[in-house]
Amino acid sequence: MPELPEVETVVRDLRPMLIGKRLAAIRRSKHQLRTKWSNAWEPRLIGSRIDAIRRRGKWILIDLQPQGLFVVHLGMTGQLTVTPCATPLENHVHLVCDLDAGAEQLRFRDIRRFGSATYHDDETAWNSAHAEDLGPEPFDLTALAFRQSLSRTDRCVKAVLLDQSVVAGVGNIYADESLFAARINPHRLGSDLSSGEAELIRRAIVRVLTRAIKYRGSSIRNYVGGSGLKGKFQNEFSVYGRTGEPCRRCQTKIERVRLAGRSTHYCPNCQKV
DNA sequence: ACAGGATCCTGGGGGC
DNA sequence: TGCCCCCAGGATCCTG
Repeated sequence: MPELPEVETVVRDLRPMLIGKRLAAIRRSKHQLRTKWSNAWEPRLIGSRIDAIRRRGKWILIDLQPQGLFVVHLGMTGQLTVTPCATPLENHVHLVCDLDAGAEQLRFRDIRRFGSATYHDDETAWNSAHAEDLGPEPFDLTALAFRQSLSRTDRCVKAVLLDQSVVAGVGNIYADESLFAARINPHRLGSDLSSGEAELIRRAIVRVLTRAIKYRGSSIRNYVGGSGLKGKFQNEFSVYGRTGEPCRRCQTKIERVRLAGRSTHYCPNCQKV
């Protein structure tokens, strides 16, 4: 579910509620998340103080004092919120951290359990736990690097945008929305795009993501921000989820195809092959 | 080496 | 109402 704008919204929401708080106690559901929980983490986590909370791609990084990194990925249906302890526990809550000096707790709810929560001694340890390196943030991606990533692959451009090692944080919604904004057909092969077209796409990604963050992300099913509030960008979609509806630019019906294993939405007139 | 498909889960919606 | 099938914002492992 959550792509860069949603994760960024969660992080911004949580920051004022979490910074300086101490993790007092941790409780877990009987289910494992995508990554197996280690009991050895608990003495590290309990008693530590939250120093900072930041986003890297779709990952949420919580820096701890005196040391350590608590890393959360929301997967498809993850919700990371600060909630009053008095609020009854929702179903599918897999992790609860009591926060001292307050009547609130950090809750991780994840219906499909594709998300993960892990502890690492430092950022280096977290980095090395990943097989593939995360690519640059979209806002730091240079025209040259992006052009090269496209030119040396035979995958379609939609697949390239979903590749987290090319650019971190873009998912299915914002890949489709960015390609529409750039007026590039998602079937086009990376190696077939000109540098001018690559630059149109890169700028469209930055523009679309920036706008989506302003709207607090997109809530289609399960996504909520760090305080439980939904996003509003789903009302602004040009193509995602608009199959059969008229293109906002030319009235042509939006089409849906399957690309790179994901449903892909585009306007066949605005985004010609 | 690389591209594509299957897989991990639960729940909602449509068709019958 | 119920059942069955398909679909869903992601990452990773396996195969050809």
